[in-house]
Amino acid sequence: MRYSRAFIPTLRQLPADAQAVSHQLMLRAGLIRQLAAGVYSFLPLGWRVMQKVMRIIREEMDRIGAQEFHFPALNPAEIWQQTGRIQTMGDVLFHIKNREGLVLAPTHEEVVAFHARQHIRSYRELPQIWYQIQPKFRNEPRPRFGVLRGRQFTMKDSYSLDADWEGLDRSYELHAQAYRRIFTRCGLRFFVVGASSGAMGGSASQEFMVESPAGEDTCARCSRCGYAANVEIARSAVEPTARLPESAPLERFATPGVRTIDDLITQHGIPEERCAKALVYIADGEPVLVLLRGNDELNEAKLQAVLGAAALRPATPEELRQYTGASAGSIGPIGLPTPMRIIADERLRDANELVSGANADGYHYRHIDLRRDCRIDLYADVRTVQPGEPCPECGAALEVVRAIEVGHIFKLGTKYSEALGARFLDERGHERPIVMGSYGIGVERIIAAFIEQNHDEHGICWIPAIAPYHVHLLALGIERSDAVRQHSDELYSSLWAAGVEVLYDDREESAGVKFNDADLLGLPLQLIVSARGLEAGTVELKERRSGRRHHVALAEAVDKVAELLRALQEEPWTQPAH
RNA sequence: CGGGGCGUGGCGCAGCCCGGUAUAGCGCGCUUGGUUUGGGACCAAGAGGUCGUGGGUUCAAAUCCCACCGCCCCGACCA
Repeated sequence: MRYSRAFIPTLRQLPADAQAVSHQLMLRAGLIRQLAAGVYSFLPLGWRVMQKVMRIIREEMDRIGAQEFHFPALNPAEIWQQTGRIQTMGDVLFHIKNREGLVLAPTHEEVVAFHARQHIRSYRELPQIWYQIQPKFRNEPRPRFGVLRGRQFTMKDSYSLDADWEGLDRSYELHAQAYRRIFTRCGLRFFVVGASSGAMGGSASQEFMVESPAGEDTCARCSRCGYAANVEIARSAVEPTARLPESAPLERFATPGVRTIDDLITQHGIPEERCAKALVYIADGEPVLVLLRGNDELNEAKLQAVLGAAALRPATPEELRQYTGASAGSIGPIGLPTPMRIIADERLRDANELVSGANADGYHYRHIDLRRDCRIDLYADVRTVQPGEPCPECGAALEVVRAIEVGHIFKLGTKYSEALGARFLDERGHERPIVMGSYGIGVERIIAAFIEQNHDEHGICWIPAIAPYHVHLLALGIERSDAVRQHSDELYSSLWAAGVEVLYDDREESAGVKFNDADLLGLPLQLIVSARGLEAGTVELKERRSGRRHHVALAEAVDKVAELLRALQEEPWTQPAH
């Protein structure tokens, strides 16, 4: 491509609305432009990157025997009603207004189960892996960080259909391997975490994470043994609350003005580990009391999973008063006027000598014995892991990092096949639901995550595998040197002939402008042709990432480019961290 | 959804609080001419704006008021 004819609108200034580095650079390098909140157009350069990433995905999916489909984004609402997700997805699902009964698909489990029901009859037709790369629509309440969280985005989604759980395990493992290869080939340093299945349902799931400050997920990770988990499910080996040998009689006492656990600690000298913090949540319309130790932080995702609730939210101040008779700060498990389920964090199991609210403003109870004084319906791990807590596997200190979720694999089970009637006959002639898995990759997120990890103050640093072009050919002073023009033109042709993708800066621009644009776009190699070099019979090769420069004879330039590209693709940092 | 901020040539901003400068400025970019030429050149002359939209107040609105639209940020854990 000749730069003089290319549509590559680079920006010198930082776009005001871009927060994340990847977002800024994608705008500045002319990869994308915003059309609306969370909706982006890919410009030619950005689309070339998308296509390269999608090609890698296709190759690796095909390698595990997956078959590519193309499912419609427009879906009949009926199949979404059959699985109940028209409710559980709520506002995230786009509904078509002027044609009742159509929605825009945010994912395709329903469609896959629909077609499986149409045609899969026998165990002999299983297993199957179906995939597609296609736009997804999600009415995100808050799109963010450019292409990292959009309302329309491109997803590689695949679905495995198996006759039994052992088959699902195999399909799942095939995907895990394919995903490792995909992200590795895309140059990402990633790690894999155990994750919550959330609204998808199912038994197990893992996320592929790229550490980045722009990430919206938080993960706990052990650097010693490799334990890693999304905080939504992460555990730690914090010490439990010790049960003291004696429980003194329950006693109500006045605590005027106490609003927080810290108030209890500072004003009444209660040790933090003897405080039981009570929260009220509304789970599918029913109030639930949650007890946590001291200043432990509730993890709503864990609580939701434990309750099996479709909807979970904190109670409003009005509901607090209605259900407990008190306001925040004076709530506790003793003497609740409204009967409700009480979930206590595992850390409080069978604890005694606790202090908690008395469900009357300005009063607390002390000497609470959870065995003696109240009925705990369930002990469960519902707290949020904090940095520095001991790893549940090996006891080393956990780190907690922000990360971008680039892929997620789920063992779904039979939720969708049962809802849509996707059944088959097994070897004995019994009808059984197909066992499904579902597996997603956010294509744009791969690109944004890559840029987050591979940039410097001048711009992006691509690797050959996903760079929009391999080589940036800079003809310096092309407008006043016939030699520069002629040799640059020849290099341009011979590089393409050698299978090298070249962006040829043939513009009549100053050297500085060309250098800066080249660094911003970040193609892995820059080939610099100048009158000065040609006098000595050489051209210059610059590796974008390292800044290494090579002066090579004009006649050897094409071979040297090919050699350097091979080396750049194989540098060790393209291997995953774990 | 709650809170905050912003909307002024292509981009980044000033002007608004406290209405009135007869042609709404600045930097970058763009056009033309000249000079320059290996890290975002210089000089000169130009082009380009319904001041988000609608309504209102006023002799007079980019500026004040109301509504709407759009975009960005924080939040939607700590009782």
